Order: sequence, then C-alpha cells, then structure tokens
Amino acid sequence: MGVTNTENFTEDQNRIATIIKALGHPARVAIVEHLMKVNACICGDLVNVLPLAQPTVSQHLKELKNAGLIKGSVEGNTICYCIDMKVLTELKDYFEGMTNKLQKTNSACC
Amino acid sequence: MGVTNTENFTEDQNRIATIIKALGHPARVAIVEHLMKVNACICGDLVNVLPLAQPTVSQHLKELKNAGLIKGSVEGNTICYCIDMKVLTELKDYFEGMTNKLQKTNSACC
DNA sequence: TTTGTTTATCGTAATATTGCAATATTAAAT
DNA sequence: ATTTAATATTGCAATATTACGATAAACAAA
Repeated sequence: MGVTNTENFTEDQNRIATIIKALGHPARVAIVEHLMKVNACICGDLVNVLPLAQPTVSQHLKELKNAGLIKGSVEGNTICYCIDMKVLTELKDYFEGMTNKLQKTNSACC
Repeated sequence: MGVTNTENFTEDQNRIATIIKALGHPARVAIVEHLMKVNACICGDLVNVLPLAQPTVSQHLKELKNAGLIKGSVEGNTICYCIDMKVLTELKDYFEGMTNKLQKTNSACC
C-alpha cells in the first residue's frame, strides 16, 4: 500500500500530523530556522543557503507553504518567503498542552 | 533517489527532523494522544484502540520508540508503553524557543 | 525584442513508507 | 508439555517521498 489510512482518525489528528510531517525533514527545518535567523522575508538567496539544487528547494518550500508554515508573496521577479506565525503557534500550543498535562499528573509507571 | 540528504545539515537539524518526523503520521499522533489520555502505561489494549491491524500498530510503536517519544518495558507476556517526557519536552522547548524569538522581533514583511 | 535572472513545473530514478497476512517469539496458564 | 494470549518480525505490494536535470514561466533590464 503506502497510502496513509486517514479516514479512521479524527480531523484534528490528521491536521496536526500533516503540519508536523511538513517539518519532518532536515531541509525544511533548515529553511524555517533560516527564516527565523534572518527574521525577515527572504527574497531569493535561499537556494544559496541550502545544500540542495534549486528545484529541490522549490519543492520543499511548496510543502512548507501547503502546510501553512510559511507564506510567500511575489515581489517583482522574485518571491519572498516568511514564517507564518499562526501555524507555528498552533504547533507550540499543541506540545505545550501535552507537556502541561503530563507534568500535572505524573504517571508512576515505566 | 528518495534518500534524504542528511550529510549537509547540522546534527541538530537532523535530530529534530527525525523526532518530528516520527510524529508526522495520524496513527502515531493517535498513539501518543491515547497514552496521554489514559495517563498511564498501556499494557496491551492499544491494538483495540486503533483502526489498524496488529502488525501495523507494532510498527508504529517501534518508530515512536526509536525516536524516543515513548518507552516500553516488558511486563509478563505483555509490553507496557508510556510517553517519554524527555523528548516530548525537547520538542516543546524547540517550538517555544521559535515562537518566543519571533514574537520579540516581529518582522514587518508579508 | 532579446537577454538575463529567478522561481516553478515536469519527468524520472531511487529509496522510503504504509499496511497487512502469515509466521515467529515469548511467557503465562492449564 | 501443551495451549493460549500478546507482541514482534518477515515478506510483499502499493504508494509516497526525495532529489535533480531539463524546461517553462514571469519579469526586469538592456
């Protein structure tokens, strides 16, 4: 098969898994971290920063964009990319919620 | 190809991507969420909770274990699984660090 | 209009992932 | 010792992902 069984999970579970999956690759982690570091939109220049060919970078950017982790806007003959706080905050909240709940009621097993 | 180019990214980037990737599937999200909900080790019973065959569940558990997100310990003829706070906290810290840095210096673009 | 620059898309090859049936393994229970 | 119950492993088929060369598209500059 190779196809993920999404039907039998909740919408929330599928949504969070999709977002998380988009960050599950070192190139996409590197892209987001670079956008963070320069703390601005990147117009061009991204291909030079990454150890990958231009089409590959373009593909990774597309995946991050689909997941809503970054947004891009056309600016002349280049496209500017920046981090989309909204989805990133959603991820942060998800993991905060988890660890908060776990710390409160520390299970005594394992 | 299909093989991820890990050599040219930092160790940290590869590490965080590997952990994140392990959660990038609804079944594995569901497993972690279930372990959270029951707030205890699960000995058996996990197969009944998930809409997947036993070997598939076993495989997903293995991946979560490899990533350090859960830990398992043999308990008679069953194996008990629980969440490993350490790596989950690492994830939380990663996203907290990101959003904190972004909120401080809000880039004015896009 | 032609040229150069930048990003996207197409096509393709190689590898990875997902899922399950069949089988193996392990240990408790009879 | 045999049976039962729970989990892991193997083997396989189908699909997804990763990467890149070639090419297209969009636009600025000459």
